[in-house]
Amino acid sequence: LATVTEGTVLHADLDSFFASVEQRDDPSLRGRPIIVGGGVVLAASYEAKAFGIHGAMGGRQAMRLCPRAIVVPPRFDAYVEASRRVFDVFHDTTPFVEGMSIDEAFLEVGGLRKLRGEPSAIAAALRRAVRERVGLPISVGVARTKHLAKIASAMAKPDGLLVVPVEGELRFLHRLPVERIWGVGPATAIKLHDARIHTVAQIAAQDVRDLVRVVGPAAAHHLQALAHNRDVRRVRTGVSRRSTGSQSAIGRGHHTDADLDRALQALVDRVTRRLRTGGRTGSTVVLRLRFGDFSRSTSSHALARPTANTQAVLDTARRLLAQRLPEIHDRGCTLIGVTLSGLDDHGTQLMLPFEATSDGSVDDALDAVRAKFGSKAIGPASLTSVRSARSAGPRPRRAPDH
DNA sequence: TCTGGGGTCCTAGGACCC
DNA sequence: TCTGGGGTCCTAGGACCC
Repeated sequence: LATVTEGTVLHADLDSFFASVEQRDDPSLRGRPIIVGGGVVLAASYEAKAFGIHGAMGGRQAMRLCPRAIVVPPRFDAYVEASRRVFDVFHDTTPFVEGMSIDEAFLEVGGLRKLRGEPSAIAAALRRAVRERVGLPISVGVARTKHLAKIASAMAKPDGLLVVPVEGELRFLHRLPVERIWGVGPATAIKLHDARIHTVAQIAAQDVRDLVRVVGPAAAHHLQALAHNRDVRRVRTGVSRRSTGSQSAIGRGHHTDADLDRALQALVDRVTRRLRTGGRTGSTVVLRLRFGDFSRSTSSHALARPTANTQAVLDTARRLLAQRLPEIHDRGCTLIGVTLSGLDDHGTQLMLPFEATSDGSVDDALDAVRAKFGSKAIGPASLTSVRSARSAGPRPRRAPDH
């Protein structure tokens, strides 16, 4: 029996994704410092990063650091298309792919040894395939846990591969500064530093009660588990979204009530359209505001019933906005956003049949679902919930519409 | 040219229920 | 009538991630 020295979790992360797509599509940009974005840096090429430029930095500051940087407006359609092709490569590698964002995913490759070799070999092949088929550099971390794989891919950048061998995990982990931990951002790092905690080893050595006083109970237990290399999170497929929203910056000038209402309408329209496309509904409307001093605030209202209906969401969003109007005019609002949370993913199952047979029986409705999705689309549990939803209270409305 | 747009999870108080 | 414990939902805010 061979000794297992490699974990089976891959974390694959495209390098400077937006900037790499631009350099791929325009050879004159290759080898040069480029910034994708404008007012704010969405992505910087490695040549630009060498000057200290990074994502989310203000455009003005970036140009001070590197006056000869080339600014490229973003082309989101190209990034979505490139991402789709990269995820095709992921899915050709293993069925167990958990997408984390447009440019990043975890892949579970355990059980593929006989078929495709050791995880490190699979990772190397994956990097070659992304380069050959999509033309983009991607870094991959290989480890036994998600946390270590995530850290490894970050340390492998740019365009690299890093394997954390199973027998070297603690040696690798304990040397790292606390900032490397997935979930430690600026605020937590400051709290830890104030408590004279700088390395992962120091978190591991800390009495958990002391750590609770520094960062709070949930973060303390989470950080200490990770510092002791306990990470039971598995690669999961088919995780559904819990909220969906849209926002837009509206500039610093004066905004009339009519301006604000137009912006609100556009946001609600975009969000509810996305919900309907996904066959989902939301149960809470959240209004987001940002003010001139960059402070943020939200107000929310739980709806009587989940919906994806534009008018229902707009009515609620308007009421929330009306309550904030004085503050908006006093403080100067620079961003407005609408989010639907409490997303319900039985939406498709429950609502399609009611649309199909709005006056029919429950059994007619179930037959309509089975005809569309196959005989196993509705099992005994959902049958019960459909029946009780139908018998209790007012009849559910038609499928969400405009 | 001050600072985009899309998400996740946790905390905490109050209302309400058993 | 008083007291206690346990739970969920709603709302607002904060931290973090890409």
